[in-house]
Amino acid sequence: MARAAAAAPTKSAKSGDKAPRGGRRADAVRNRQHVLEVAQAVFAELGLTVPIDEIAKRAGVGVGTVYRHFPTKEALFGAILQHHMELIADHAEALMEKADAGAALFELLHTMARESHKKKDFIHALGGYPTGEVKTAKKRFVAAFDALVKRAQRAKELRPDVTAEDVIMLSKSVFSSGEQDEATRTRRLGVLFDGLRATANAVKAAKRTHKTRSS
Amino acid sequence: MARAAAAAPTKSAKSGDKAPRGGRRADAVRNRQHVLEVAQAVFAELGLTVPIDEIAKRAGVGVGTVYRHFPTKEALFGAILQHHMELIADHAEALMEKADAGAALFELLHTMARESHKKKDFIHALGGYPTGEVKTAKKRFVAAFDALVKRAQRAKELRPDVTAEDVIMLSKSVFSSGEQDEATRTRRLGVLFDGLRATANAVKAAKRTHKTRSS
DNA sequence: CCCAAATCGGAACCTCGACTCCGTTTAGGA
DNA sequence: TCCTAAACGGAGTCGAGGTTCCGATTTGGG
Repeated sequence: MARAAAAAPTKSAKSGDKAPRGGRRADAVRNRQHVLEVAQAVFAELGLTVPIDEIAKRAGVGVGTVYRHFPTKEALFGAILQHHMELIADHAEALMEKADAGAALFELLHTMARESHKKKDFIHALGGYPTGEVKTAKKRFVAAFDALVKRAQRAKELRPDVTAEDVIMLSKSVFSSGEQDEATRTRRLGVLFDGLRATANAVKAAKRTHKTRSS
Repeated sequence: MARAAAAAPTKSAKSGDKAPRGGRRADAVRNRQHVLEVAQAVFAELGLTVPIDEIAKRAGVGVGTVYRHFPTKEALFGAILQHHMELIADHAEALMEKADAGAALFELLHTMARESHKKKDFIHALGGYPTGEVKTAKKRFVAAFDALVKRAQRAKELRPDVTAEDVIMLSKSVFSSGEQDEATRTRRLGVLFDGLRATANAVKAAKRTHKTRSS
């Protein structure tokens, strides 16, 4: 059977609320959601090599159920990825409102570092993953991120010679690096940010090129 | 599957006619070396998920041969890793001779970035891999690297608040990041180096004694 | 040239994990 | 309450890849 029916007022809402429910049975919807949540946690904890059986067991359902909701393991992982991707994309877009261009970009990176610390799948999402659904979400994120980067450069808060991809790639190291405490993460991001800021170095780098003929 | 004879437990020179000569036959030695080289190339090209069969095929030998020389796939990979580890360790140790402490460290990182660009197993070696043989080599490298870092900090060429591990972790992003052209790699390392230099806050200013006068 | 030990080759074996199939259970409308 | 389609569980299928086994082949000393 489906998971415990946790006293949900299913009945009351039976009338006119069939919004996006293509005739799905209530418990099926609930199960799908639950599997998704458990899978996210499990993937984050053991990496995406965990057997589907493990996820099914932890979710308290049979493998068959998992597969009915998600055709393949990759589809399951993709669904999670997509969700995360959308969250950051939202965040990134929201940050375009923020006045301080530099702070906006760095805040986003900080958040991503903190998040991915627990959800290592973020990394995969950033790396290649052109799979349908995810692709769209990723594209949205990339566009937003790119805008943040360009804006920060325009505001002279970020080196003019780096690309959005450079920023992401360089940050990845801080995102991944196993488990690290807040302090370590902050310290590393600090190093990175200093390198990325136009203030301290890019300008000087330019000057340096002047007074010292390129080796 | 009843065996007839043959299964005689290694009688180690039962007939005192065989002179003790390391025991290895010339062709066996040749094969081992060849497998090692091919394996290195294949791992670098396809990653360590390639089937042993593929390596055997490309080396022109049977899987049995591969397994006689290397008990497990991991052992094979480990042998390669160990070799690489030793090479960088050598390089790192040699760089302690170099006068400019900062340049020495950055040169090592540059080399590593260039190398790992083609040999993605480097990354694995840097990440956890406490497997016997490799462990020793890794330890040697870490010690040498650590010395370089400390020396650079003493010379005020590197931020005093970063650890050797920070440096390695941060560099990893440049090491991995798929295939990238020389320019991209250099650009990213540049950002990183600027962040790593003591500069950023204030301690810096005009302390830069140019290096890069090699050869 | 001869022979036994050392090697070799690669089919067979085994484990593991993704995915399928189908009998059983449950939701929920009449 | 009753009935049927929807959903479920989980044993079973299938393929992939690591490792083993053993007859065939080679090497190298006598």
